[in-house]
Amino acid sequence: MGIAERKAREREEMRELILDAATRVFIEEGYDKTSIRNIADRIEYSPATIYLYFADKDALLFAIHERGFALLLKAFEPVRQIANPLDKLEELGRIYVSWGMANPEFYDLMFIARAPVNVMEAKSGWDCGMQTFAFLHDVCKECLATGHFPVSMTSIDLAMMTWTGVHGIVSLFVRKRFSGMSQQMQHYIIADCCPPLPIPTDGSVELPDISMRTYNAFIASIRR
Amino acid sequence: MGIAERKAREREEMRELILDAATRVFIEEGYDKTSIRNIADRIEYSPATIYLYFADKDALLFAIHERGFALLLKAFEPVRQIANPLDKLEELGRIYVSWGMANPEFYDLMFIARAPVNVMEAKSGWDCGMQTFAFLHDVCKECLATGHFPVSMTSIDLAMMTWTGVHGIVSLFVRKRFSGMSQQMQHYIIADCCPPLPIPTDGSVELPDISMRTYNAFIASIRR
DNA sequence: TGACAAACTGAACGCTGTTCAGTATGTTTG
DNA sequence: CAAACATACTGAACAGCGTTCAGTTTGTCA
Repeated sequence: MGIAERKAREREEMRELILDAATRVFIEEGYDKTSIRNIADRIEYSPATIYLYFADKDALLFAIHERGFALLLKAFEPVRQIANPLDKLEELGRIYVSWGMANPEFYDLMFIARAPVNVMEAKSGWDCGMQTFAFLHDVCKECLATGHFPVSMTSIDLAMMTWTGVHGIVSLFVRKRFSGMSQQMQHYIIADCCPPLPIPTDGSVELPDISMRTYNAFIASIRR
Repeated sequence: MGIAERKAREREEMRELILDAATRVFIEEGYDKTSIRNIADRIEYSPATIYLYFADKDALLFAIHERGFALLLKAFEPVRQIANPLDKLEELGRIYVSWGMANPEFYDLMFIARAPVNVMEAKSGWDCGMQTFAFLHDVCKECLATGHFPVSMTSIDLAMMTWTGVHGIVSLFVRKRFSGMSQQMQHYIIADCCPPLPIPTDGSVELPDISMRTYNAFIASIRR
């Protein structure tokens, strides 16, 4: 029955075609512009066709969000080469923050947006999220094994603390809670902060990125 | 000119009426159901009327989000009574997390949603956000004065680290990235975590809240 | 009393996600 | 080969959304 196989293959290709177009729209035009009609236009199909391959828009966004996790996990790979567990953890967090800030649309969908949650709850759980957490958790277990942390701390505690820490940094950045501040920061805060943030004498140079500075402080408090 | 004053007062009352209704809709029915038409129905006015008092929906949501900050700041008040700076910081963070989890809709609007950012960028900056940050920052300055932290750390660093830390906890909770996990946690993580989270022998009792557990670990690493 | 301003609304525009009857195409069966 | 069937696809519609605007009503002032 070669025909049935071809049909199945064509069906899968069509799904990929839609998903590719959807991902491109999502990355290039952002969440708001990612509409079924917009995606359908790109592939020159009717909007109704998309519903033959995805249950609804949430399912489509969930599929995009899974692609994001695949990319993030790939970005994590280099840390496997690091021997020292604490260095491993530090680098893992650094990659997480960098990746999130470099891929704000993906990050948003994966860890902030409401849309994928409906699918998570309905059917499949959150395999990709758990898999990523497991990566972090394994590193945390290695860290605990070094005896650097108090015995009362579990690997889950350390993993959760790290995840929430880096997520706090990225999510406030992605949802622009820093940009509103940085304009006013000098008047409200830095003016009476002693010592102030190191402001380069050459005004044209950017301040060291506040997100990475915060991450450094976070890691320092863990390693202390 | 008493008439002009009355008119101004009535105008302000109408604004409050709309804002009250909008806040109620937002809290009771959630973000998705908060539509101009829905709000207009509640106060028995035409949808168009709302646009005589608010520039657009974002401006309305921004006004609601300002109310949220007033509530949060009020919740912070008790920490003023605490003498020890580090205790102060710990309690401030605990209140932040508790408040956020108890008021997820408000928290979402204040620190996650995209809507208020457009208004922030357009006109007013983010006064309420900065004021709240200043509260935290003042506590952090007191903490640094105790000499408990390395001299390389500024009060901004500590404040940012604390804010991003607690925000990470609340925002992952609010956007349901824990609930998807907790179902699977036992299979993927806890099963091979040694020692596991303390699971009460009485199955009916909830696990100690993972968010607060994470916050405790966070604070412990700061105080260490 | 007439002129003016302010408050308010119904209806519309263009957008959204989603559904469904209807068509067209390709495969299978008698 | 022709008829029956399954699959793929679409146009049109529905109900909802934020927003605008001409037009009406109401209240104030000269």
